[in-house]
Amino acid sequence: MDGDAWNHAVWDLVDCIPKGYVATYGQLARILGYPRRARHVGRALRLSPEERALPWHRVINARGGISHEPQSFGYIEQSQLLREEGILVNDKGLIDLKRFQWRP
DNA sequence: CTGGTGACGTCTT
DNA sequence: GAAGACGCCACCA
Repeated sequence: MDGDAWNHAVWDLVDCIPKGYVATYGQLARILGYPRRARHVGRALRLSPEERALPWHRVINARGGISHEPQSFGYIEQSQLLREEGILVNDKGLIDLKRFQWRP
């Protein structure tokens, strides 16, 4: 699995996350068969082309949180996109995984 | 070649 | 909970 194949595998998988649900970096890495490569999922998202129009905002960390500096552009944008599709994000940027995590 | 760096995760104190 | 240590590995200066 080289870098390019990995990126495309991640992007294809992120496309599968339904509206109104979230998945964690580690969860996606596990599904792809590489359980300890959560960081690489994040890297693939960072490198994803804009025209791919991925629902990247549906990917959060294992604590149910947004993995960006609070008050950063990415943080604001992600929390807003999530709320727009009905996902509750509290004031700390946390989401209840029990309620909103995607279970394929 | 080497060390630092991440849109991360798990275990131990 | 919080904080630290460690694992992981592509990428880059």
